Order: sequence, then structure tokens, then C-alpha cells
Amino acid sequence: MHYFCFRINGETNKQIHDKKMKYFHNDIEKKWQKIWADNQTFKASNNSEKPKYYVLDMFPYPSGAGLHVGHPLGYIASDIYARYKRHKGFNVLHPQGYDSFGLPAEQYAIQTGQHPAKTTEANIKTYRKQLDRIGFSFDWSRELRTSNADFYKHTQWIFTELFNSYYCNIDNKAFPITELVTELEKNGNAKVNSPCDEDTPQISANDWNNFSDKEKQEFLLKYRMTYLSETTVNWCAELGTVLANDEIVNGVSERGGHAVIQKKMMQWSMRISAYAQRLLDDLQGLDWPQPIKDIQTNWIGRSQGAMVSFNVIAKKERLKQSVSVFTTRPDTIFGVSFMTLAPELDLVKEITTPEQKEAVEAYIKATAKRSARDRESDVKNISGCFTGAYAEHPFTKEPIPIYIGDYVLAGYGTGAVMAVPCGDQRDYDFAKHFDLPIPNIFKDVDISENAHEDKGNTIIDNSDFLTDLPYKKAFKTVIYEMEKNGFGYKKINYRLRDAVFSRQRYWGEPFPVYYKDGMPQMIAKEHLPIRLPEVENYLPTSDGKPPLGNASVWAWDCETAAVVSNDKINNTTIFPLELNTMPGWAGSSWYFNRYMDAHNTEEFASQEALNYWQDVDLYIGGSEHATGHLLYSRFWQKFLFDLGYVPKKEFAKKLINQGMILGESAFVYRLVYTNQFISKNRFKNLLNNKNLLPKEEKLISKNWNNDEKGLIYQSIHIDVSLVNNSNELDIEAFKNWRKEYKDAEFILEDDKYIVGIEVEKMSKSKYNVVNPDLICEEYGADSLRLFEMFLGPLEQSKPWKTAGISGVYSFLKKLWKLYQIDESGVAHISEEKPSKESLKTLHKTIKKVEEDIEKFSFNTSVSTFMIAVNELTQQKCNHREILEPLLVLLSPYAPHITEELWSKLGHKTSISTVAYPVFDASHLIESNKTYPISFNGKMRFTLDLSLDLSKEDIEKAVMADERTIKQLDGKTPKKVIVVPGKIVNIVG
RNA sequence: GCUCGAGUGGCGGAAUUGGUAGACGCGCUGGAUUCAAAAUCCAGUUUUUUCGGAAGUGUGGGUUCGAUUCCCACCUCGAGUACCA
Repeated sequence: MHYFCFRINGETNKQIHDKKMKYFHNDIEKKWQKIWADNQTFKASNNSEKPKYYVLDMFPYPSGAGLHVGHPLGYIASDIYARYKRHKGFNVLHPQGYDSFGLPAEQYAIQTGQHPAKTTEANIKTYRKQLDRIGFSFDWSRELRTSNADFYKHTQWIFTELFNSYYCNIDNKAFPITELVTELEKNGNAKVNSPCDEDTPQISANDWNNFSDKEKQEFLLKYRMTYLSETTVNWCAELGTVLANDEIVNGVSERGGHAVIQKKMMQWSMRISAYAQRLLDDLQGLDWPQPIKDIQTNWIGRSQGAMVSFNVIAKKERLKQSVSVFTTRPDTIFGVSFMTLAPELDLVKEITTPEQKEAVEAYIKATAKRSARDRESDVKNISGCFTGAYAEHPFTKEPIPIYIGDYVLAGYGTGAVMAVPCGDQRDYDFAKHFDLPIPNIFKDVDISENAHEDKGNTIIDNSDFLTDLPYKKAFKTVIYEMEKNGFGYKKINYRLRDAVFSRQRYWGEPFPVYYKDGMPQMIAKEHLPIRLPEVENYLPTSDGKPPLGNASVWAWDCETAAVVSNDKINNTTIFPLELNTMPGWAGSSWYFNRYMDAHNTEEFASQEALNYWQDVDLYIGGSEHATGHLLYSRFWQKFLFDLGYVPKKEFAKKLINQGMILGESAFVYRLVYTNQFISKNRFKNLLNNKNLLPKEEKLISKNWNNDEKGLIYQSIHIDVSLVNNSNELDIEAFKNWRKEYKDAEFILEDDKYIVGIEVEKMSKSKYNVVNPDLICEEYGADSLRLFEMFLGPLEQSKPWKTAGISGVYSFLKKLWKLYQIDESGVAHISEEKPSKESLKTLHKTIKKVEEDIEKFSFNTSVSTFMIAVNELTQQKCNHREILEPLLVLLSPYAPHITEELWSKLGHKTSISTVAYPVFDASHLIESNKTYPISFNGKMRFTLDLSLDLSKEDIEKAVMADERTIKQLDGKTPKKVIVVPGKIVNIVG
């Protein structure tokens, strides 16, 4: 009874009088979400007559904070597209899952002892609840989690496949390592052209056949697609683990912002560099955003040049040593006046003369002390040290001094450069600093101030056989000469490094690897998964081993093919297991294939499923994964393709990066040590008039400012929910928000306190997070979906302003009204032929919405819907012939309300697979055109004219118009431009 | 520094094979309805104006009958990358 009264009071007298049913989003949305789930409406079939379409979102990491309104943006877009494709007659695969291994759950475990699996499970529940409220058409029957053993079992298997493969540069693909073994048995590695470790020696068939089993394994490891090696890694002590290059931002860890140093460790690596050229080439065929392609292109960093080797001479006595350098400018070789080596190179110690030993060692020590960040930020200071050694110029045979310097990086090329000071600014600066000669090898070029770095238009000079040649010619000639003489060759170099694949963490995929005699052994596919062991403590062990070192049951019994207790290790049949785990990107590098056949227990996916779904047609996610996930996934896909496991060499045809939704942070301005708050304007005045402030205490920190009296003010983030649509603070709510503000005093302006607003990234600490649950509660999921799309172009980042949602909400209410639902829930609509006007509105809407959706221009299609509903309301249209197709058009965007109205129109089945309305151009044919009449390109008035008129008739009609005469003011126009159907321009 | 992207009302944004700049929405102003509020509806809202108009899409130039759209130079902001030899 009470509820009933409340309802009546909630309605206007007029509405009660009309006996109309109001739009109640809550009941409708819950109802349809349940119907979809119960009927498995969006379950995709692996068999269908329909063409396939695979729409995928980058799956989320289920963090403890839950979703904010920024997260679902991409999911809403992909969901609209998936639903649209269903209307268009496609068999749509639109799955969702969780990237559920990761650091936060582990750090939570370290702090609280709660098992990461438990934390993850709880977070996923929250996520799922939040996602369900938004009405996505996900096929949840295919849900996957990277931390589930039935998923990571296949991640482990892919790892063993990588281990059991090598790359052949001749066929340009990966092969099983057994084929390499056959070749080694027959011919050694003389004819093998494969990416391998740099220290790989040349061996004969005889050498190979005489190798012990261990030696063979050691040798093969140099060729495998994943290999163990002593690598210089980015070590983060705070996190107790190594980090990949893309996990480091501005020299500190992406997560947590901790210091990162270089350290040598035995690590698993992925030979992604073998795929560098293919990763580059195949970007061409991808419908991906250009910025992403550019980022990947830069990251791969292909450069063409030559490898040149310089023999080292020391005190006239020739040593065997030589220094190899990579250069993109072999044509400038006669300009070499010294060489510089990276201080870290082992070679440095070998060539340094006794006299220089002390200085060199001191320099090496000094550089090692500096962090990578220091070294990067301090580019201007030139430093280096002479080694005392000389190299011999390969052409002139002149001695060249060898220096070490930290501007040369050990990680790129060979870690050594031939310095050409006249052609490279860094070499130039180094030469000036150490007073080294700067020979000029460019014709008519002044190098007295700076190096000359142009290559296109300069002619080479003072260079023996290269003199008078332009760049291209000289480049070719010098390489020809080098190859002829055997001290150099043409070489393509890549910036892309092999990816370190080991992490010293607990919450990740365990490697299916045990160690026999120090050599890694793969566990066969049939014994997978190797499950993550239980540990007491998630921290590294006291002796510095990774967290898995805490596991007591972590040994492999080869006889029983089982994980057994560590104390049984005998190193004959029972061996220790690998202690590292895989990095976060392992599972995400192939998960898109798993959705095709998510419950297959034998294979990662069946061949039938893979051949049916092929690849992702549309992939939506953030651009922050450009050099991580999106590159590693392409690499694994190519590898699986080479071995014949997947049908496509690229996993995603089209990629869209959704922009970030920013939050509006609210600020109040407080006088420090008091509870007095000043207004935004007063605070801004203080900021702008810094000279009002006493000199000695101007700015204490970013957010602290002085007032003219020398008092300090502070801007404080406050919760955005304490502020209304006009940025006015709810003072009472604020006082209750935090107990320290209980006695807050405000200096009001017009009886209001207006907060300051700044647009920033949404984050808990800035109190600007908007929870989609609250939006769904108040306005409904349909409003949320429409509003997120309406904010602006999908790819752009844009600020969120909850106040704006009333626009789309009232749009839905207007839409509902069109259907004239009476109190008993029956729609009163006309079966008559609609007016021409209404048909025109419908068909122009069909045309525009379809064009927009194909362009992923969702914001403009929402406007189009609003225009359509405004027009139809104006036309008092209640005709089925219009209102039914309108629902289908809108249903991808606002699935709940359209399902409800669809059922109210008498339909018993879901709207989700109803055929998309067909555009009929005949409804848009016009007989008249409102011509804009311009004078010198400025529109002055419009004139309605028949479209049948000829150019001459139009001109006559325009010239006869009194407004034209007035505008011309007696002057004769020079020219009249008439574009029939478009515009008339009169040039005066 | 290099690479890429973007600059349009108070705000989010719309319009590009060059053809009516500011669609749609928010906010704001006024009005209707109401005892009142919410909700709803109507009108207005780039600037300036002597109410005839005039100017106007970061700045300066150019091409054109006509430029937010094309070209050149510059400024500002954002993203990526950073001694890559």
C-alpha cells in the first residue's frame, strides 16, 4: 500500500489522468538480463550457416577496486557492434574472460596472507556483477581465466613448443628443433642460417656427433625459440622481480614506480627478434590505428647498414682481437677518427693497456654506479676514458684510438661505434671534449660548429675511392669493397630485443620445466598442467630464490610423472622444478584462440573451431598495450601459425583503441592548520598574483600557496559526490565526509561554496571515481551505454560529467512515450500507413545510423536517434511501420528498453536477432532544395527552389529576389556560381 | 630532440571527394504547469552591433567563386620514444 502511494506521488497529475505507464528502467533491465541469461540468448555456435564475426575486448585484470565508468567504454562499443552484426545476420562470437594472474593479488597476499586465488575469485565476482548490470551480450559460456589450470595447461604447452622449435632464416619460419638436429648430425651448423646466441661456435657434424648429451642440449639451447641465458635484466628490488622493457616507464617500474637497476641473471628469454622483420612487414596488412603501427615500427627499429670489423693493435704488436661495429653510415668510414666502446663490454678489459688500466677501471665503476635513469637524463655531460689501445682503420691502415664512453649502449648493435665526428653530433661532442681530430669528409660543408648529419644531398670528399660519390652510391660501393676484403658486410639491425620471460613471482604460470644435470627438461604435454604449488610465504626466500622456492612439494618424478616432495629429489629420477613463473603477458598472448573452443581438454582449441572462427574481426582495447600484449600476441600467433596450429598469421584484423575517460576532480581550498576554506576565485587570484606572496615562502609544494598575509593555503581533493551539477559544495555532506572537517568554516560567495574542478585520470586517491553501479541504479544501463557513447568519439579521451546523463535519460523517456503504453502495459499504436514525413525520418535515420556504426562513430548515431525521436514526437507518429524498425536500430545501443517495447508490440522472441531495417532511398527524394545564397562566400539568406530548375533558371530566380537586389545595392556582380542542388555564390 | 595526433561557443562535441560553421546534448536565461518542489513542456543562448548588419573554427600567409576542410610557416597542448651508432 505504501509503495502504491509513493508511485502515485511520483507521477504528475497529468500522467495519472492519461493512465500511461512510465518508463521504469530498473524493473525492465533486471527482467531482460535474467531472460538473456536463462535462455543463453548470446551463446555462439561453432556451427552455423551464417557468416562468422568475432568481436573481442581486451580482457580485464580483475582488480580489487572494481570497475569505474571508464572501464566499460570499450566493452559498450564492442557490444553495440556485436549486437549490430547479429541483426545483420552474422554468427557472432563475443566472449569475455579475465587476465587473472598478476601482481596486485600477490602483493595483497604478501600483506595479508590471503591466497591470491581467493582474492582473484572475489574480485572476479565483483567484476561479473558489475558487468552484468550493463547488459552486455557476452557469451559467458566461454568465459576463461588465465589463472585456471585448464587454461594455463595450454600456456605451458605453447612454452614447450617454443622450446622445441628453432627459426630458419632461409624458409623464414619456425620449425621443430628435431630438424635442426638432423642437419647438425649431417653437416654441423655451417649451413644453418638461424637466429641464435651470439657466442654460438661453428661446429662440424663430427663435433656434434662427439658431443655428450649435455653438450648437445647446451648447444641446442642457443637456437631454441625460448632459451635460458645469462641476461642483463631490469631488476626491481622492491618488487623482487625482473621487468620487461615495456613494464618500465620513465626509468621506474610501471607498477608502483620503484627503482630499476641492471643486473645479470639466468633467465628464460623469448627469441622474438627472430620475427622482427615479419612483425614489421605484416603491419602493412592490418587495419589497426596508425599510431599503434608507428609505435610498433619504432619499437622494432629496423635500420640498414653494415657490420665492420676493426683489428686491434696494441703497441705495434698485433693481437688477434677485433672490434665489430654496426654503422648505418659505412660511406663515412674515412671520417673515422676514433672508436668508442660501451664500458660494460668484456672486450674493454682485454684491450686496455696497463698504463690506462686504473683510469678505465675507475670509469667503469663510476658508470656502473649510475642508474639507467641517471645515465638517460644526463645526456649533456660528456664522459669517457681512453683505453690506451688502437684499432687499425680497415682501408687506410692508420691507427685509431679506442675510447670507452657511456653514450655508447651495450644493448644496441655490438656495443661499439666507429666514431665519425664530422657526421654525428655525439661523436663530434666527444671529439671536442677529448680534443680528438675531426676530419671533414663532406664536400662544401662547414663543420666548425656542429656535425653535418644530412645524408641525401651531400657529396663525399677526402675518402679515397669514395670521393665525389653521393650517399647512395658511396654506401653501395663501400659495402662492396668491405665484402670483397672480408672485413665488413651489409647488415640489417633491429632495436627489438629478445623478451625476458622469467618472473620471480608466485602468482603466475609455473614453467613445465625441471632441471637435470643443470639442463632444463620439458614436461610432456600429456602430463600438463603443472599446477602452481602451495607456499607458506609469497615473498622470495631468504637465500634470494623466487617465491616458489618456498614450496616443499615442487619436484618432478619422471617415473610416476607427478609433482612430488622436494626431499625425494635424487637427480636420477626425481628432479627439482623451475622456480620462476611466467610473466603477465604469457596467457594474454594466445587467449583469443581459446575462446573459439574454451572447454577443449585435449587441445588449446580444436582445428575445426580454429578453422571456423579463424581470427578476431574486431578487437577493442587500450593503446597502452602497443609494445607489450599487442606485439607478443602477434609473435606467438606467428609462431603457432608456422607450426600449423592456427590458420592465420595475424590474430586480429581490425583494432580500435578506445580513449580514456577522465574524471573531474573537485577541490576545496583550505587555510592550513585551520578548518577555514576560501573560495576558488580567491585561491586562483592568489595563484595568479604570485607577487602578493612573501618571497621566502612562495610555493611550499605544488598544492600549497601563500596568501598576502603570509598564511598558507592548500588545495584538497574532495569526493566528487559531495558536489552538485553546478559545482556547488554540499557543505553538510562535506562535514560528515571526514571527521577532521566536522567544524569546517566556509567563506561563502552568494551563499554558495563553489569548488574548483580539474580534469584528471580517474583514480581512487583523487576521489573522482564514478561507479557505473550507481549510474545503472539511478538512470539505468541503457542510459549509461548511450551516454558513454554520446560523450565523444570512441578513440578520444574525454572527461566524464555525470550531470550530462539527463540528456540521454530524457531521450529514453521520450522514446517510451512514443509507444503510448497504457496502465495495463499495452502499447497503443497504429497499424495504418504512416505519413511521408515519418517515413522520411525513419529512413534517414536508418541510413545515418548504419553509416555511423560502420565507421564506429557511435556518438553521432546517438544524436541521430535523438533527432529521430524529437521529429517523430513532433509528428505525433505512433505507427507500427515506423516504431518497430526504430527499435531494431536502437537495440544495439539500448538493448533493455528496446526488448521491453518490442515485447509490448506483441513479439514473443528477443529483438536481438531481428533483421536490420533496410534503407529505402525513395523516401528521401526531395523536389525542393533550400539554397544557401552566398555573397563572396558568405551565406546571407536561403531560397527555396525546385530541384528541376536549370542553372540558368536558378540564377534568374536568385537575381530576381529582392534580398539579392538589396545585398548588391545597385552593383553588378562579376560572376554568379551556381552548383545545382548545393549552393549559389554571387561574386561582387 | 625525434615520431605521431589534436586545437571549433560557458562545457562535451557536430560538419571534410572544399559548398548554410556551431547539429545533438549539458549548462544557463525567461516563460507555462504546480500551494510548492521534482518531473514535463515552450522560447532563447558564438561574439559584437547604431538592430541595417559585421566578425568568427590556435596564429600568419597561400590556393579557390567559396577553406573548420587543401598547401606553407609558426604557436600551444597531448601521446609515444629517447645517446639506436
